[in-house]
Amino acid sequence: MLTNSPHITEAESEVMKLLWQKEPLTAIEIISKLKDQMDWSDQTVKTFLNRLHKKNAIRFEKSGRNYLYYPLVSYDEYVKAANRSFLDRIYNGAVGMLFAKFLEEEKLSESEIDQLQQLLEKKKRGGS
Amino acid sequence: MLTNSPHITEAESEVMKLLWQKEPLTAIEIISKLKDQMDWSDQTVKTFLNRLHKKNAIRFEKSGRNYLYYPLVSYDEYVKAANRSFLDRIYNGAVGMLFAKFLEEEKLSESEIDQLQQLLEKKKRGGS
DNA sequence: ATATAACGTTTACGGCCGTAAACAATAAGA
DNA sequence: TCTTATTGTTTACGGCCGTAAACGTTATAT
Repeated sequence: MLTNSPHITEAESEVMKLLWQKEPLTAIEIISKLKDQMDWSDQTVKTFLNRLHKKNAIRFEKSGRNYLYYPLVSYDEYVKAANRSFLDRIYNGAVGMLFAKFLEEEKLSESEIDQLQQLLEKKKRGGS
Repeated sequence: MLTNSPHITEAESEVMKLLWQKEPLTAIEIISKLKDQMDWSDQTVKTFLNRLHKKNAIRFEKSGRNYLYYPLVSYDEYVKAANRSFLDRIYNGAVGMLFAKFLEEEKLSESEIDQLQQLLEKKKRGGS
């Protein structure tokens, strides 16, 4: 298992999010979608594609005049890496603390709470 | 209530952590403690003190030849800001998702789980 | 064959960050 | 009063990040 996902910056993650939704995408698709959402110039997006490629977060293959882009880093890897780094950075690795703080600060709906309780119950038994 | 805590970088947070433990501290204290833990030169620490001061995260007052440093941003504010920004950045604000992911990835001890369950129960009743 | 469109690559640039040297001010001690 | 230690301020510099222009390459359409 690859344990070292490359660092994906916030701007770059906007590109990745598209690829996680649908894969592969062509450059035009990526560029035009991002131009809507993010108001970035074509060149900006190209830079991100290039950087993501250099750090092995995506790959592309040519098919005719179209290039098809694929993610090499999965959404799960990305979130996992972000989680770990945040947990270490802010909570020194103490998950319990993190939960406590978020519970203290954020509003949770009744049903969200129920869901969490179920997760915890499951965790108590065989939970990995 | 101040809702805009300034952005404190990781290196700067090492200075803040000391001040959150004990307040006030003199520059020598800060510098020497950090020289142990972080292997930073005096000048580096001074830069951080300066930047933190400029962004109103700390203040200092002179007493004789000593300067006493005080935090202006509390640990709670810092964590809160970090939480929000992480939650928005990675989970688009969805706390439920965040919890689910962390539960999925991190090992929790039996007692940690119990604690969380109690917190959730409390939350279900009057918990704001 | 040639122009053009679609795409990748190189270069740039200001801002923030980690790291630190050099400079300035001032209070305490000699 | 003059030196020195203590502390603050200014400047610097390379790296990453967001933003983008300019340049190069190649496949299709004419």
